[in-house]
Amino acid sequence: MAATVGANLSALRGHNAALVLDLLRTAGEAGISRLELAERTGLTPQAVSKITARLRGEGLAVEAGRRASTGGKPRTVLRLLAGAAHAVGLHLDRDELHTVLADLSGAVVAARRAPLDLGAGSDAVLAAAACEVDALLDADGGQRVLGVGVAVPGPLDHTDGVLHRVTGFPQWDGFPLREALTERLGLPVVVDKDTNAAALGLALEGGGERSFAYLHLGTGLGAGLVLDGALYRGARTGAGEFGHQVIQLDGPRCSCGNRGCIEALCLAAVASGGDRGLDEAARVLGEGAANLVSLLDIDAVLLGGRTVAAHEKRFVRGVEQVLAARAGREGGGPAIPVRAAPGGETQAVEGAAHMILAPLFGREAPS
Amino acid sequence: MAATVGANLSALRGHNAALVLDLLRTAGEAGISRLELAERTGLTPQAVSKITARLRGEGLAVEAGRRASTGGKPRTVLRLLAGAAHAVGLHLDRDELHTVLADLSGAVVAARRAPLDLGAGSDAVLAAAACEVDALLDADGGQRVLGVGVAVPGPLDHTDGVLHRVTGFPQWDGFPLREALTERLGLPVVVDKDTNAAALGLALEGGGERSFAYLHLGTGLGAGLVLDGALYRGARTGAGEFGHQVIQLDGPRCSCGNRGCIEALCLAAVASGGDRGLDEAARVLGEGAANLVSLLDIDAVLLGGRTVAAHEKRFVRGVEQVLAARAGREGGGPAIPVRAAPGGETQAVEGAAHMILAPLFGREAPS
DNA sequence: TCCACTTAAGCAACGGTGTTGCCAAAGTGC
DNA sequence: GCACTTTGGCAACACCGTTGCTTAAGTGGA
Repeated sequence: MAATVGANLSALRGHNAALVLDLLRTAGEAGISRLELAERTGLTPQAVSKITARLRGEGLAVEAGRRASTGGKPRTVLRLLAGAAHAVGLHLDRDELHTVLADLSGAVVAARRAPLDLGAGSDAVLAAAACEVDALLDADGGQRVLGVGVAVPGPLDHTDGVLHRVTGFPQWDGFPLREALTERLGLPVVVDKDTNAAALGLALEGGGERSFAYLHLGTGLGAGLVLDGALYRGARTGAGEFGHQVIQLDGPRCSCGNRGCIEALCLAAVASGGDRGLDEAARVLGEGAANLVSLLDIDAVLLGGRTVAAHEKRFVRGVEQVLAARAGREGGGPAIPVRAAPGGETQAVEGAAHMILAPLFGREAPS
Repeated sequence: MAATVGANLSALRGHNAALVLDLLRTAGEAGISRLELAERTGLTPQAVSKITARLRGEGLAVEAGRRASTGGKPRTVLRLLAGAAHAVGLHLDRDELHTVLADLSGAVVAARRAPLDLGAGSDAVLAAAACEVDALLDADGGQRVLGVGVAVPGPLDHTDGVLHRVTGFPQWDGFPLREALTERLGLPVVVDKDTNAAALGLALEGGGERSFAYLHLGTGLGAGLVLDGALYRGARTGAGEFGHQVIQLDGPRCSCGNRGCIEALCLAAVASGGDRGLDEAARVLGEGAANLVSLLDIDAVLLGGRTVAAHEKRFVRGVEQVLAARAGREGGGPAIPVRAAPGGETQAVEGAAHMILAPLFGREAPS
């Protein structure tokens, strides 16, 4: 429930149902018993029984076996019926278009991939996207589809789904992507930055950290922030502009006009070639990550993107070293973990599907 | 209601009551009618009537006059009964000890101030603090006091109220300040960093921005972050470590061991003297603020602390210039406002009192 | 094999929430 | 003075989680 909004009984029910559904999702194949749900939620066992009965009635949950007895009646295991509904994830990248169909658990049921020219104009891109989505849904017929989550590179407004200046593609400025796709597909559409989508996906699947930063180093450098378990978008969906953090006052000029941007320094180091260049890029990235860690006091740093993927261990180790050194100096306990984000290139598409699924589990306000 | 916790009817009632109470508080002397409350909360007018009746029964709200009629029965204005309860704010600074008694609206009813040597040992400091609090409460006898909020300089753990390495006063490391003060004062105690307390106070009193950063430049440089209307503390109460953000790779060494910390650069520029030094300090601060703004997409930057207070306009203008230049280059619309935080030196004490009041208004999880 | 015991989960009654339908109160304006 | 508008309370209601109790389904010792 949003902070400034009154809650009535149906909001109460929805909140608790979403909470239980999220625990079912997290439990996955292993399932979870009613009493565990009660302990985790703080609700009474009887309330959990009623809630799960409703969910079973709606076809969202099923009983699936029992646990071993601990001296009495064994606990009945409940599981999410992952196939009850699906969501489409769509990633419009600069040169490629990925689509996935994910079930309620977030598992990918079907995936497609096609070349794309993001500069080819909105009609062509929309047509290609609609074509791919239709093909995806036709192949797996008759599913209940909740909506389409769309991940795009540039800055945009998540609330109304209007693109701002997508780097290198000025023709998209001000384009109402959400509206156009909603009309074309006949399904609810949610739009967000690719780094935000990826971060959301990692938050829902991931290692369980409540707060982390996902740093994406590819053709550019961006970030997605998950704070206190929720994707942090900022006042105008602009949060996560990590690449143009100035990390060297009066440093070399970046394409954005600033001097000493971390993106410019990092990419220049990579371009300089060799292991020396990569190590320097990792060090620069590490200093930026360390700034972020100390400012936001997060639990983990996840690295992704093509450039990182090509030299995974090197980047992880390089960033780790900087974090360890600074944690030691600043005295704030042990350094937090650095990992390569799992999933590689598919992280953004899967996260896009999660943008549709997340509200069901109370992980995000629907919009 | 916390995100991972089930909600029952009493939680529902508490949530709605807090919401209404917060709107009453925000309305201040002007008051607010039942129908306005209904519109703002999304609750039905009848629900608001019941809730306000409860609040009036508890002595927290009163009817106070009527609005002009718009053709029918005029609206009855409700007001928060600010004197129904009070909270104590306590600021332990390096060389001074401030205390205030604030009413429910956050208004300061009484204030005291005494010299302090934070290095004099825990017994002496605790005794001084207890003495001041007692004097404060005696002077204004028989109030209902909800608790004591304490603001201290160093890093600490807000949840258990244990201090970590307070800069320059190693004898406080690991001291359980919350526990000790609770026992000594016989009142609920909450402890937090002074910058966090100040930021919380600004969030509750302030200009209405949902997200902002409070940057405090005094003997050191720190920050308090308010994101989406709530104080952001991070995973281990460490958020807001702004001073040791590295902003110049391989720059001059800072006392913390890092190189190119914004605090070191900023203070060195101030120390170099003259207007040139101040302008350079403001520019460095501005670059750090701009990093923060683009990373977190906040609505405003507020400046405070002794050094800023001494040259207020100069710092505001300097930071403003950097933000405007970078906003122009990065193309993210107009630059966000920069202001000197109102209240000056008393911001932290007042904020400390707000740490006790905030939970009543649903602005923060009680701890 | 039986029976005492333990643990899980459902049934029924309950208290309390916000909601709905209706009506009284308190103004305005012709 | 009367029709109309708007506000706010009263009473009945639907529905939420809670409580007290019962039934289901196991374990383990005699």
